[in-house]
Amino acid sequence: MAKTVKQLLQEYVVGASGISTAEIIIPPDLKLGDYATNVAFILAKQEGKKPADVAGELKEKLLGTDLAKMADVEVAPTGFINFFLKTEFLDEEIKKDKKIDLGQGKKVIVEYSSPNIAKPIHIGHLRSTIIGDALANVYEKLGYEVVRWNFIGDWGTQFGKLIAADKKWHGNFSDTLKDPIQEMLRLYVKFHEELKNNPELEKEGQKEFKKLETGDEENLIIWKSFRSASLAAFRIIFNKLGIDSEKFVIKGESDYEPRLKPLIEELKNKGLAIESEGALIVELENMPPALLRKTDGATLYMTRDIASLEDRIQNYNPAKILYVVANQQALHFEQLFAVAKKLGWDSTELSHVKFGMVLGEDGKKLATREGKVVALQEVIDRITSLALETVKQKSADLSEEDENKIAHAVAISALKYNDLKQHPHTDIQFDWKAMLDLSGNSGPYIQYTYARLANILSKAGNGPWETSASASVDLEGKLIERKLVNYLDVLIECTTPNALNGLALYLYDLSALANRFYENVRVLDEPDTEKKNARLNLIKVVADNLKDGLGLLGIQTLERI
RNA sequence: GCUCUCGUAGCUCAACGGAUCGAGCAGGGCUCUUCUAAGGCCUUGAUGGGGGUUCGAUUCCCUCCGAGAGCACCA
Repeated sequence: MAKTVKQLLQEYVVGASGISTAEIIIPPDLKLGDYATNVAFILAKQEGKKPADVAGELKEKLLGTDLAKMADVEVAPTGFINFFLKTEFLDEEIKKDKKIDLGQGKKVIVEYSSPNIAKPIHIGHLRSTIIGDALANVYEKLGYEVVRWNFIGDWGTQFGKLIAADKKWHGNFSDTLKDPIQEMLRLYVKFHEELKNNPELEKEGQKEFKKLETGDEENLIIWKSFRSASLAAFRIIFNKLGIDSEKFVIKGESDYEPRLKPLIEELKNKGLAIESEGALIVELENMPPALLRKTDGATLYMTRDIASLEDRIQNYNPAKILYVVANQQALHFEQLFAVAKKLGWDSTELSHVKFGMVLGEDGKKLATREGKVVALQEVIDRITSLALETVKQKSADLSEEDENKIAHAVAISALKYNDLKQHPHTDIQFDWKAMLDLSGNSGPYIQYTYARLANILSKAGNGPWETSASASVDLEGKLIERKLVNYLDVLIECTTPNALNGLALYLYDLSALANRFYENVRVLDEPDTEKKNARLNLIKVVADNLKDGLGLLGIQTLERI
């Protein structure tokens, strides 16, 4: 495989400096160069000289190599050595197929979304779904074989509560099935309200779950109906979010029920599981123990997650498993990973991709407001109708069908980008006004840029357009070229902290450059065919790049907006 | 009380230990006979306090102040 510019530069710098840890970095300002190295600082320290002097000597050495063919080298007074890639080299680099094989077909399981049937699906699941899906896309792009794992919470005491509530207040579970998500939500809320006055309800819930666990026929039927109705409802939501639910490997916690007893036996035999205060636990260093079985004999989420991990490792043998789950569960995963280590399951790298809560405009938790839960469906509907108003206002001459199509794409784009542009580990403020502000650093801004570029391209007949090798683009174009070269690095960097804000920012920067480009440089009216074609080709690359990047974030591009 | 995540502009967010701490929104001022003004240009404005390590600290270490999350029978 062809080496990237960065890798080549690194080899030259390592060769000239003798420092194997030499790094190539991207300067903060394009004016400083396309790439830079700070290796002079390391050398200066070793030799007791000034960084700028060492950098000067290093530059001479570097110019004695083939590096001079691909870049101009300059030393900054600060001691950085900057590389300005030559235009033809930039051209070559941006035309390279960006699909690289970093993953080499290694398997990665990305667990995300993971709604819970017995608990309301709320806005927190949205973050997991958006982040997880985009992360899975990026890994796939980088050559990994990705398994999209949706671990449905369909078992546990919560379900007993739901059944108890249904029996108590609906009497006939088919009422619930008419609008499963809404009705289950209502039951959940009502159950917890009533619980305050009537603590006996807790026991009823436990009793119903126990019955379910031991195979009570009535409860089993209710459970099965709720489960399949919920899954169908989830599919509709995924569809609205532009997520292909066919790609999911859907597993429920219930699937592991038969596996729990033998697993517990195994843990006991290995001396890992011990009795404590009537419960069965695994003791861990520097953290509270992991609970496998309650005093009443029922298993827990931890037990089922261990069983699921065993399944994933045995049947998929993945190089990595990413759990895209909220911050609140950090301890759970630390415990899970510690248990896995004790079991000797160390062939797979486990990581918890944490994300913060969704807060309301007041900076307070949005998930529950006055005991009521913000349903995901409502969020999607509200943002779509707000987007429709904007579309009608901004683009008057559209058919109703196009208006709806664009409004939907813009709404989902605003929603997803608003989340992904931010580093996942912090809480996210859910500000309707800011999200629907379609200007500035937003998904719709990037979609707008794409649509403008696509419009120019379609008027020019969609190319390709012939240019000679000497045809150079303008200064504005040069800035864009330098940006484009970084795409691959940006994608790779998304996988080290498992965060996508770098990609989002890249797409925004590229869009801003593109907007300035067609603001300052006319394309279609350019009389010089050479120049015109060079500009068209550049625009084509940018448009393709935006489409590709937005696609990874799960955002649709539109030819007209 | 212990553990974890944080504290950057009026607000929401960026910044592998690197260059003059970047954006968007809000505020002020320009810009549509010209490929979509959901655009472009100019402008005001910030690292919670105190130590330390380093050639260099928003980033690493210590401490104080402040916010959030978690801490065995929920998931």
